Amino acid sequence: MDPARRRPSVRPATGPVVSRALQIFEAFGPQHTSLTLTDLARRAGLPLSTVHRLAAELVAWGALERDAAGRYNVGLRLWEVAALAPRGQGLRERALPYLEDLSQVTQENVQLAVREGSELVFVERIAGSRAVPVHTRVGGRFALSATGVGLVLLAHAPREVQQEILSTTIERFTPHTITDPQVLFRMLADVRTNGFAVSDRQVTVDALSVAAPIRDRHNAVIAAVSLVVRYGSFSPHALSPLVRSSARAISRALAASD
Amino acid sequence: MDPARRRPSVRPATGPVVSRALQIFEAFGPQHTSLTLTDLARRAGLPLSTVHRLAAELVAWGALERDAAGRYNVGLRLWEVAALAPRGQGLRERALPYLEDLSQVTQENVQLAVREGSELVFVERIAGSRAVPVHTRVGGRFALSATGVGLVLLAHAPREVQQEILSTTIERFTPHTITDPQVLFRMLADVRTNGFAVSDRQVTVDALSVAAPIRDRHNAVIAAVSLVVRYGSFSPHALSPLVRSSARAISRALAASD
DNA sequence: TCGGGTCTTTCCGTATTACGGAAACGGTCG
DNA sequence: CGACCGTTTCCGTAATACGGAAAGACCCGA
Repeated sequence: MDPARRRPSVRPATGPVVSRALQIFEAFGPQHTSLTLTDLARRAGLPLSTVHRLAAELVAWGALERDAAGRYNVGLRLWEVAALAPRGQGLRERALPYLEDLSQVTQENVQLAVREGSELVFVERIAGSRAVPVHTRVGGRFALSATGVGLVLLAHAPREVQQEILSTTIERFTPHTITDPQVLFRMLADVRTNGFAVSDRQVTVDALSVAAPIRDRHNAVIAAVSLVVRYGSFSPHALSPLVRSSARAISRALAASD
Repeated sequence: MDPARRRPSVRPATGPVVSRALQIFEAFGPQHTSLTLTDLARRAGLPLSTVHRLAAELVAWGALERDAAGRYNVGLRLWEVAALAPRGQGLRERALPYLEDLSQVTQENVQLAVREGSELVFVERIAGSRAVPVHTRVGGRFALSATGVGLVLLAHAPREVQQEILSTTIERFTPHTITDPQVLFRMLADVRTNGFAVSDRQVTVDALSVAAPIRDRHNAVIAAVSLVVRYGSFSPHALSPLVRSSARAISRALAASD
């Protein structure tokens, strides 16, 4: 009746509902595990009432949880289904015994990673008792171009991914980081022929890592293991047989377990 | 034009889109980590074309992945965000060192679990080298009424949850499983006063477990740890101080790490 | 106690996005 | 080659999602 009260058509919209719901997941991050509704909306780039509505559905199912203060957290139910991810928990569980052996024998840092697009995701990390501190987090991402595991994964990645990375400016972490695409390209070829990769102080000036590929039953590279040691404590040549044989053991275990 | 060709209104629909997408997640399970589109639809109880459409969106984001054969799997991206779940990976990571100590010292099975509704979810499990085989899976569910961790979680659960479980038929696993609500109710009171729970051959005839509560900074019970040993190898009284002190250490660690 | 600020929840008229049967497509096996 | 089983595409209809605005909660500091 009152034309001024008439709501004016309301309808920018943006895309499929599911994608908006997934944007909500993206709002969470290592530094942001607990968010207010307002933060959630801001970080997801969605209107407040939209997030309010969608988040309520996610909470009802258990994909999100609200704590005593009403803040939103990633829910246990989501964690449960994620535990079924073959490249996540699945891989982690099957590889773990071998990673532990590696850790026991060397007392150094052990890492397990897979490629996701043009980055890597750490699937497991065992911190050696008296090892160089490494700042990796399980579930965390990192560039493919610098670490041992990254070089292995990149060396066996599809052409497009290599191209993409070689044609963009390569991030530098230390003076030793290789940033020349030419040099990196040749290094990838070496990784393929040698069956292992060495990252010599490319991430931090005091660490060196040696990594080897893990393959599935069709011989495709699906993951990589590495040992990360203090620079100078071990030579790459001393470590590579160890890492390679562990990688092969894991590959075999994966092929065996259906 | 041709009335016979006119599509007949098509529109049962069922509910919010997001909930349908979440039903797709529910289709996955320990025995079903890799599913065809048809299986996915059948197990989710949704029409094929609906699942096809929604799954495509989930794949695009990375919540699901398709393998070489086109089968659907839980995606790494989902696992990444799930790694931010405070009651999942968050708890697991902080508790792990203490669980490992427990494992090292006893060489027995160690379990960490939280309550989700009227069941428990295992957040971590360390298999002792020469310990009784236990069939628990990280991310797996179990009844609250039988295990050590379950009794602890149930003893400190809200009234409604206790009522619900005590009023339903309690599942029996062995001749020693307590199924009498009266007895169980008294046992829960003991658990609260003693600060630990004992499950004496209630799940399998050869195993006994002793569990203690993990508390948050407000003293609320949020998880439980347990040692699972072969029946007869240890007395509960020998184990309870160990388990309780570990539980307290974990509680303290949680309170400290903001 | 009050006023201002911030965050959360509810409301509701509109139309965009989702729906899903059916038919075409594709691969595999005997 | 034909039958079978799973996947993908199509598209007319309408149910579900949209989101600005206003009302509620809550928390401080004065």
